[in-house]
Amino acid sequence: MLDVHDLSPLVRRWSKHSDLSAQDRDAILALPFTRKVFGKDAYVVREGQETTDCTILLKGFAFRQKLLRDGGRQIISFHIPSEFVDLQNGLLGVADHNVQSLNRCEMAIVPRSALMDLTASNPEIRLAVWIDTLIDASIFREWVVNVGRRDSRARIAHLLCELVFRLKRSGAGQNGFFDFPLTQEQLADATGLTAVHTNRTLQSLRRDKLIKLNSGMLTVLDWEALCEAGDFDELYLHQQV
Amino acid sequence: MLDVHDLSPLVRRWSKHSDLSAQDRDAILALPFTRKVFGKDAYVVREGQETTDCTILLKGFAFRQKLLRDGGRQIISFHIPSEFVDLQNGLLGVADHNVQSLNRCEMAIVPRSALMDLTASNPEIRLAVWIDTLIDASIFREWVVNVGRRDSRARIAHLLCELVFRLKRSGAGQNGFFDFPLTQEQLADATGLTAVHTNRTLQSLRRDKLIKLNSGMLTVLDWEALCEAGDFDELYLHQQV
DNA sequence: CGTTAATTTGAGACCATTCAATTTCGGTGG
DNA sequence: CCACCGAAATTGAATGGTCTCAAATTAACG
Repeated sequence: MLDVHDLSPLVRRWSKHSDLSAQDRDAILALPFTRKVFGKDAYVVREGQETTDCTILLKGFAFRQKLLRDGGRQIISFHIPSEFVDLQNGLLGVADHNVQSLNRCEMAIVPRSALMDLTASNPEIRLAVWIDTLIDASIFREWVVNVGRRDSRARIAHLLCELVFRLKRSGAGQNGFFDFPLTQEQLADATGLTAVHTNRTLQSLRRDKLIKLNSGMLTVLDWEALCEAGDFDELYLHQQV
Repeated sequence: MLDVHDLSPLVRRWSKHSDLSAQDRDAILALPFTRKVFGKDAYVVREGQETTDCTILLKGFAFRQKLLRDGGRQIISFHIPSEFVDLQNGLLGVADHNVQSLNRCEMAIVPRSALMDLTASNPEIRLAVWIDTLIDASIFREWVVNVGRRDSRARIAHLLCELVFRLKRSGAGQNGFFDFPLTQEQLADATGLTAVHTNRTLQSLRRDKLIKLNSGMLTVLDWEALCEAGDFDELYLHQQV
């Protein structure tokens, strides 16, 4: 696939939940940004760091995480192209979590001031940005539930449901067949399990013919059963059309 | 304590992270609202419900929660007076979680339209509201970490640290002595543990002289040790002065 | 002062972890 | 194109933290 060189993915995504005029779209595309390519596992932002930019993922996968004193790691969210991976940190001024690339990524780095100016003068865009941060928050809430109250099988299934749902919505994949570069260790760190147990849990989902997962490709064999297994209800993603 | 009849708690809180002028304050106090009293365990908003208002907690404690298909409950956040308990739901239009009172509560119910008008015309206030939702999100992220990667002792300790920190900051309590009406079952539902195990964990914290907790009152006996036990770092609360 | 809610205690079962070893996969260089 | 290498995935067995189920005790409240 070709590299991405403008902010059109962002426009496309916001157009789904907000009513942007042609001028709005042009204004977004006119945002100043620096394009930057990250290798695998590179740090985009570090916890504690003062931030002056907001980062948009144009291509590749990324994730947010926090490290514990004892060395443990908790992944807090995954991100797919067209998403702001660092709006929350950017707006608050001091990063409260780490943002890392998962594979080779292309990012657009927008100065916070430029984004703030745009949202100050344009209510429609302001609302779109705000809604983005609110949907982020809703996803975090669901993750608290996932990690707090579901058993390993439901946790993994739920996470897969969420990612597949978002990938589908962004136009990625076809016939339930997706690029899925997450390692089992990353799945484990996102669900609060160990890599070993994640492995066994995935095997059980495969055995029951809910999914196929290998070589970085995920196939959903039985979407309904997967949702059932994961106690998945898409409401929290606020993507109803 | 006397009942609260205006939005001054909100003004007081926002003034801590935002630079509000006298006009800004007056504009906030001029927001139209309905005052409503809730008994213990009353539902303020239900998941799935369409929302037209934003609710501010004036007095008492409240919490957000989600119910699982299997009957389990996960508490997602606790709220103390002056906080928006329902800004996220209110802005998104459809509630993705339940909001419940914990004890007798007084709430101010502000029509979403009034809040949106105010933020549309006043950039300073808009930023204050936005920052509020972003700090909420940061707290959710930390809860994912708490529930996902810490053992029972650290989970409980961390939750206590967060609540004490926020209570202190809002001016409640003195000498590490706080009104603390949460039941062990609620603590359990917030940490992803069972009530039984929460009980044993609290006993261990008491035995080690970190806290005293009974009759709805919490005393912090050793703040540093409690933070240590809970792996607590206040950064995520974004309250640095 | 009775009644219900909340806390506490005990014992056994189980889900997930830990630790270690093995196999497979993906990429690289000869 | 195959040999090699490190990363990722897989397997096994033993341990352990937390849960479950029940019963007993204590606190809260009208």
